[in-house]
Amino acid sequence: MSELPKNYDPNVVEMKWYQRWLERDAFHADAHSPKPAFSIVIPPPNITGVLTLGHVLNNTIQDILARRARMQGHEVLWLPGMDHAGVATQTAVEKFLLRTEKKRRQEFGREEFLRRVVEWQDKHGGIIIEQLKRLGCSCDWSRQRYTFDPAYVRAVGQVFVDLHDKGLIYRGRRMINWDPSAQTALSDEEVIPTPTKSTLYYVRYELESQPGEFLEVATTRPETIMADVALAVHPDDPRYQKLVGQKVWRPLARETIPVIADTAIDPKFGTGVLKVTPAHDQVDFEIGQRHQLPVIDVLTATAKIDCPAEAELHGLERFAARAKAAEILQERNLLTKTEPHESNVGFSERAGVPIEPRLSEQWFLRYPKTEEALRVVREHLIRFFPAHWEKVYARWLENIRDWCISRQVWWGHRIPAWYHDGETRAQLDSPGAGWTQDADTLDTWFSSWLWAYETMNTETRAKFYPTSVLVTGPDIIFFWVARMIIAGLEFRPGQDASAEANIPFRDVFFTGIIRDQKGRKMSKSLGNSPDPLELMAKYGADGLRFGLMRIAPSGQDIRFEEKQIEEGRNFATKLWNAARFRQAHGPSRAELPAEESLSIYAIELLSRLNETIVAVESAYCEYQFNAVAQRLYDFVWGDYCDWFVEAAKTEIFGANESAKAAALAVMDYVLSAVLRLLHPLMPHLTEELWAVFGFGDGFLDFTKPAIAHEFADKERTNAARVRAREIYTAVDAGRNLRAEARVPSNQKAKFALRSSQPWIAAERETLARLLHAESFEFSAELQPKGEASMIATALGELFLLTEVRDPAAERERLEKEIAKLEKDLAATTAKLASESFIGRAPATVVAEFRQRAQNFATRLEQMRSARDRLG
RNA sequence: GCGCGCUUAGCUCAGUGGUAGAGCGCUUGCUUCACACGCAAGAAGUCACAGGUUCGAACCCUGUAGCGCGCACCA
Repeated sequence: MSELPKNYDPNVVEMKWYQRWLERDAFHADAHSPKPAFSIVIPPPNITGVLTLGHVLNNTIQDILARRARMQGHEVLWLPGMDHAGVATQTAVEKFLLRTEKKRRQEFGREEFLRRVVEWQDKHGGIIIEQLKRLGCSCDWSRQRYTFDPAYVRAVGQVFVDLHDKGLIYRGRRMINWDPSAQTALSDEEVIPTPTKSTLYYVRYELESQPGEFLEVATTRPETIMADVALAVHPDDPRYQKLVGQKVWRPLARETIPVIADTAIDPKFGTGVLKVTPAHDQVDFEIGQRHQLPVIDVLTATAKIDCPAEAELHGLERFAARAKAAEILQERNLLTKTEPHESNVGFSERAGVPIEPRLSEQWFLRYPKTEEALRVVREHLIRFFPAHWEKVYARWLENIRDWCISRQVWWGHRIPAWYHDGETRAQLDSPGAGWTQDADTLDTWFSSWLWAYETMNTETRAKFYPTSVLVTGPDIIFFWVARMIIAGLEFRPGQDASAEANIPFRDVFFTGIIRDQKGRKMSKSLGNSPDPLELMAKYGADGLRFGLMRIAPSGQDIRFEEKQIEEGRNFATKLWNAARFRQAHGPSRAELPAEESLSIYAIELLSRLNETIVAVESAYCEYQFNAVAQRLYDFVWGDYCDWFVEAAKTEIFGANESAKAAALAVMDYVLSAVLRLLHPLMPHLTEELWAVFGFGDGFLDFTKPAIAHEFADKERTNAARVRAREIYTAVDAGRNLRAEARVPSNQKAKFALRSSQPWIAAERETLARLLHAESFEFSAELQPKGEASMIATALGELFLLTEVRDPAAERERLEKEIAKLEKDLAATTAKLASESFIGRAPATVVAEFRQRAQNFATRLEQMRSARDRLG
């Protein structure tokens, strides 16, 4: 056994063990193993991604689950991989090329640009995989997948073809969300409604039949007036009823347009008159359809005005055009007023620019299996943690709309649709000469939704699908979770046709979202996201993991403070030092000694360990990782280090060899349990200590978990526990006396205990040690000489004997204590006197209160007599 | 507008019917034979507010307010 250095160096230890795990292929999943299966597919990070705290949280949880499952005897597959992330990657590489070569993607051309993206990907991509290894993730790296693996690409294409053949995928000219920056269509989910300050312009439209009379319209978008094809009012609006059917002059690109009536108009908004611009607004488009109105498009793909009829606006960028349009209207005396206005504007999730509703030819998916998808969650074939996400999920599915799946970006899965002479075919390979393939690619999520099973082959699928649990952020519940469920149910990759066999996962754990101290989301642009690698360098991967787990309440967002990671590091050091202390006292054997030779402190410790094991177990079942971490922290730091080890020093430094051996054996037994319990959270440190102590052969991942110890003699155990706790509370009381009497910590004090309980005699030495006492008198008829402060304990009356006493201060202290006891006693007595309580409360509760009253009374009497002795 | 969540010590948060808890911070005392990334003690709370249920409510129910999130609307 090598001696542990005084300072724990996580960096060296963590690298060493990760290397060994890899060398021994410890994370490899065997599809033919007879063990029960446990599987997780990683939420694939973007190929351009670098590790964020969100990833750390997410992947630490997955690693904990994977390692715990291995310990429990499961064959574990944790399948890693990456996502090509269409728009995100294309944008990142475009920026890179613009910076390095000053060229845009259009200047390269499609083929050359894609070659450059691959080049970039091979050089800079996948950094995050190495970072996950640094964190200690136990993924089966031999099975790493990429959404651009050839087989995966083919599978995605095949799914398109199948859904097309089923009539679920169709092509249509419809209103979509257009990102003028990335120049692509987006799905509804990729649009972030953002409250935005704008201006409401009141514009006059002159009536054709009554020159000089106007209809006033409130609009935020005067730059689209040229695309107006009608004005609309509510059919029941008395102000405008007689105008319906008349015509007005459109003030820009002057033409006459009709006034129509439609119930979609809200008479209370603005003037109650809406300008109908079917090409640039979803609602307007629908109104246009209802009234067979034409569509006039005045915006280009880059959101510039395309309207030669208004020369001053033609070619202007949309926001410049808005200001210019207002100016022109002003000049023409058609702008009555403007007022500030706030409304939600849709912003592109990726590019962060306002999206433009746009009429365009795109591919859409009519979602299949929505009913089944609702049912499997409602009936808990798939369980959500926390459960309240079920409602969010259900709401989305119940109001589901067709999914726009085509994207006008180059980096993505090419749509397998072919055109020739007005004919369209959906198939993977070209139907032949003269056929041209659709230029568009598929939404990245159209490939991600197959991730749960297309990452597996026939063998792994037979063993590991459906996966056991998915760990992800709630922000992608629609993007990914819901769609994966639909894909599983539709494509049935399972072993039979049942829903149980085809759902992609059984549990879904939604993590919280990590925020900064001000409650803001971590983001690159805000620069408020700490670098996890720096945190690991400072505090170790285990410290980071543990610190984060301890503050990550399930279902709640997480307010991040570096201090909390520091605590994780401190805890690692604490465990390290506890191990060092044990190591200093000879070789270990983690075998529990005979029950009869256990001290009361050992029995209390082992009982607390049992409770901890049970609590940790049930916390895991509910995915309460913060509770797991907190329970283990409290047990190791409080129960083990603060109380047991300090108490056991009596035996460890004592002359009784068998008592010493028993105490050390208990330490070994508990340390061995603690290492196993902590292993999923802090894999490196525990592996190191496990090896150093020689507690077992092989890696902790494959070691049986700690289980609760069954005491043979329950009565003796309970009695011992009561005694140990009475000692501990008496020590607390005695330390309080010391502090009250201002005895410095480094000074030993004289204590005395008046008690008629003879068993205490055997614990005198430990009591003295814990109280840092130079002497500890004990007898039933003890009468302290001189002045002494006293406190009533369950053991008896505990005295602190000192030379210098301040009787006034002591008296004050006693009075305070007496007052509190009187209050407590009065409250308890009153409660016991209340008939409703005695009649209605359970007998055990009543008994508890009786006992409590008794204790208060006894102590009160003791305190009063102490006060009286003071004079 | 609809839905979900949150409101507990200065800060960050646990606590789901029986006398309010932790870590950090603060105050005090300590380099005591594992650990100053530590040890010991202490101060500090109308558990957002108002009703209700109950012998008993931080906890269950109803409502209110504030904050956050999602969906819908958004001329």
